[in-house]
Amino acid sequence: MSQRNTDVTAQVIQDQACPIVEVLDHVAGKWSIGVIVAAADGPIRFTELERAVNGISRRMLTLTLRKLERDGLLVRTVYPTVPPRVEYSLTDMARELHASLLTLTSWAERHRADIIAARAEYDEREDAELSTATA
Amino acid sequence: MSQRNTDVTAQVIQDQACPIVEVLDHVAGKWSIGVIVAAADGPIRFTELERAVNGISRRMLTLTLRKLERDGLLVRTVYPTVPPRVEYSLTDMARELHASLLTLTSWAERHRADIIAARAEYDEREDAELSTATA
DNA sequence: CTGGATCCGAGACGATACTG
DNA sequence: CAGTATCGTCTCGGATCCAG
Repeated sequence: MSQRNTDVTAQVIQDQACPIVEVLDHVAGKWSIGVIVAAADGPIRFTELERAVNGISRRMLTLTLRKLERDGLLVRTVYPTVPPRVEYSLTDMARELHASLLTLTSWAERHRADIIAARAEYDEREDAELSTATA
Repeated sequence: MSQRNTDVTAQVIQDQACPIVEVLDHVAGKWSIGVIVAAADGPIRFTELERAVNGISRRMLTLTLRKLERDGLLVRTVYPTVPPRVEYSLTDMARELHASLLTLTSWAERHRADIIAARAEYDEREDAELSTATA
C-alpha cells in the first residue's frame, strides 16, 4: 500500500486503486450475489429481499444494498407513502453482471454434491494420516 | 428460520444444507478467484502463484490453496526433490468454474471505470445532502 | 415498513519468525 | 522452495434497540 500523498488535494488516492480483485470482492461477496439474483426479476421491496435471500440479516441486507447502490448496480426508489415503500432494481450494468452470476450459480448447483463429497474424502484422508502419525 | 411459507420465492438461490451461497462464498472468495485463474494455464508452483496473485500473502495463499484442494478444485502434486517442488493444477470441475469466472473478470474489467465513477457520484450526493441537512 | 446506531464476539488477514 | 505457528489488528456480521 502506498503511503498517503502529503501534498495538495490528494483526492487522487483512488485512481490507481480498485483492482479487479476488489471489484469482484464487492460484487461476488457473500450476500451481493443473492441480492442481485433476487432483484433480477424486476423491482423488489426490502422485505421481499429479506425473505428471498435466505439467511441474511436486516443489517447485512441494508449494508449490501447500500454498497451495490454506491457501485451503481442498484437503483433505489422511494415512494412517499404510508407505510414507506422502497423498491430496488438492477441497472443495465448489473443486468450484464447477472448473466455471469447465473452461470456461477448454475455451476454451484451442479457441483454442490461433488464438493461435499470431495470435502468428506479430504477430511477422511486427513484423519487417516493423523492416525498413522500417532501410531 | 422455522416456518417455511408455501408461497413464492421458491426460486431462492439457497434452500437446503450447504446452500449455494456457501459454495459461492468459498469459490468466489477474495483470493480464490485469483488463484483459480492463475492456475488455469497449467500446473503452477507455489511461488509462481504468490507472484501471480497480486497482493496475496503467503499465509492467505496457503489457506486458499488448502480450501480449494479440500473442495476438490485443485490437485496438489509434490515432487520429492531438493529443493522441494509442489505444483497445483485445476480439476475438471474447477476448469468448468474457470470459464464462468472469466466472464466475471471480463465484466469487472469492462466496468471498473463505471463503478469508480458511480462511487464518486454517490459520495458527492451524500456530501451534498449532509450540507443541506447542516444548513 | 425501512431502515440507522450501537455493542460485541468470531473469523479474516498481515507481519513476523521458524522448519524440513 | 514451500510451507507452519503465533500474534495482533481489523472487518464481518448477528443481536438488540430506536426512529421516521
